[in-house]
Amino acid sequence: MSARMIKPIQTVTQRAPGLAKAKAKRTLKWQRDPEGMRLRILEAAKQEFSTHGLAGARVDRIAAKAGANKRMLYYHVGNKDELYLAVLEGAYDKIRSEERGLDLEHLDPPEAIRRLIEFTWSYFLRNPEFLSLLQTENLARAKHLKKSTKVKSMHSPFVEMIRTVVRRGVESGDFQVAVDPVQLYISIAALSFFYLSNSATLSVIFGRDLLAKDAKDERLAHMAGLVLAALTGRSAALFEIAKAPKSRTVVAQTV
Amino acid sequence: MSARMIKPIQTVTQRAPGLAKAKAKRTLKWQRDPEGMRLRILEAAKQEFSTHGLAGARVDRIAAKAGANKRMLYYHVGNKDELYLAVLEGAYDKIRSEERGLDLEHLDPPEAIRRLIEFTWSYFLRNPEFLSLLQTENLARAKHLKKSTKVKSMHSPFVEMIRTVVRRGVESGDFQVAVDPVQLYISIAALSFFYLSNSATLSVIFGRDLLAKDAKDERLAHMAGLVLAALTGRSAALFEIAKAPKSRTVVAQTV
DNA sequence: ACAGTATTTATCCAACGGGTTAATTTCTCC
DNA sequence: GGAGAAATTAACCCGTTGGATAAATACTGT
Repeated sequence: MSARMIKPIQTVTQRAPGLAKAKAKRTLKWQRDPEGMRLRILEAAKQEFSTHGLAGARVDRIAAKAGANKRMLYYHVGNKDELYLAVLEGAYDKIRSEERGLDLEHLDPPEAIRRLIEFTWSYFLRNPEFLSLLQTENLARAKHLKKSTKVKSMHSPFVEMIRTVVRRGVESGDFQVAVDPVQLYISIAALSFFYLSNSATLSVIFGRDLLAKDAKDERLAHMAGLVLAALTGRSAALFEIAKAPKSRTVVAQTV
Repeated sequence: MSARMIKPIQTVTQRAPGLAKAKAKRTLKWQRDPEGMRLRILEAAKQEFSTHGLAGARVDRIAAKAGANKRMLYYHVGNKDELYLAVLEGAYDKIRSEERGLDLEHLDPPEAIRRLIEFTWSYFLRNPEFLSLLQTENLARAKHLKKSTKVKSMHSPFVEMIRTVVRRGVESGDFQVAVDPVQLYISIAALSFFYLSNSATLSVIFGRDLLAKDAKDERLAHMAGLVLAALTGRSAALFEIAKAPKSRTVVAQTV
């Protein structure tokens, strides 16, 4: 998808009808494209791993989906586990990089938190494979992630970002408590993550489609209300907004 | 474990040394025990599925762990998927049954909510396989659960229980908002579930052991503070309680 | 234009894994 | 005490699967 499909020179069989096998010689059977190949493999692997889990993923299927020969996976990335780790690292890289662009520093603390919640929610919605990959990795007790050197480093800046927001909120009087940024982030992620990653079973259990448009809007409002109410101490006002039926537009409103 | 191990009459080879194969005839090779067998199979399957996921689980391993012949799984329960569903149903049955004993009706609304939070947290801590099973089922988009007739029914009473608590809380003035019970329950479950089910990756990422005793205490305090603060609107006071843990750096601090 | 290397394809295979078939053993009831 | 049913064991089947080996083809620099 991202990598332009160079290889498929399906024209191999496209031997002009009539001339038996004369000198149609200069029809390439395939083209080289290492980078593109690698990207296609990783993309295919991401899909496969996220839809089937680690053990359920099939190497052959990944190859097929990538339009590659199975051997290519081992040539360009490594065996199944290494492939999985590569995919996982890519996934973390992507979300953290987007988060970096949030620019929470320049926002009013409550607005910053709200923005973080909305971003997290929408990111998870837009990238369901990310959720699956994490679930799978946790099922494996993070055995792959532990081997990764890259991933460990890229999180402290993010935590500091949140810590600053909380500190500012407390100083300005917007927030009533100096909550631990890690706890706060985990909670924010949890509210979205669990709802989405477990939507299948929850929908069955509670007998309502949690992924319906209205349900999703409702959920976002609920989460924002919950967290902001806790931080600011103004439950009523904040939850009120959640109740607003259609006018989804109103996101925040100072009392 | 639960089923008394009847079968292992390993004495089969215990033929008294000396008498070739005379009439040591009356040494049983095995004993019948259908119910026990079934229980052992389900218990073994629960462990296997929760530690390896659906695709990663090995039927032979389950049989071995249950001290049974592989054939027994098919005889007493069914194929791999049916086995998985049986395990899942048992898991749901167990937690909902414990929840029924919570007796939230007779508690002060805030206390009831706190109790629900504490129960959920401790149940997840005590039954980590439950988390894995749910994760696995969600990875499979609840395809097994959808076939289950039993499970669907046993959840409405629980929702009603929460609904009542919320209503009482609003009427008494303890709670400032009449939050949707399903949303509330999902949030409460989410805060514990995500933290625990993703503790492996989160621990790596944030560089702290989230399962250490102190970390767990801190988490429980944080969750209770968050939810109750949001409902009652008294952030400061509630988060205060979180401060209790002696050593740990001050988690919450009134301004 | 060609030699050397990088990239890709074509096959193969041994172990595995879910499920089955058929024989054995235990138990129950008459 | 034995016949028929229930429970259990033993052995096998066969498609799948991760990975490997070897040959072919495309490029690159000289």
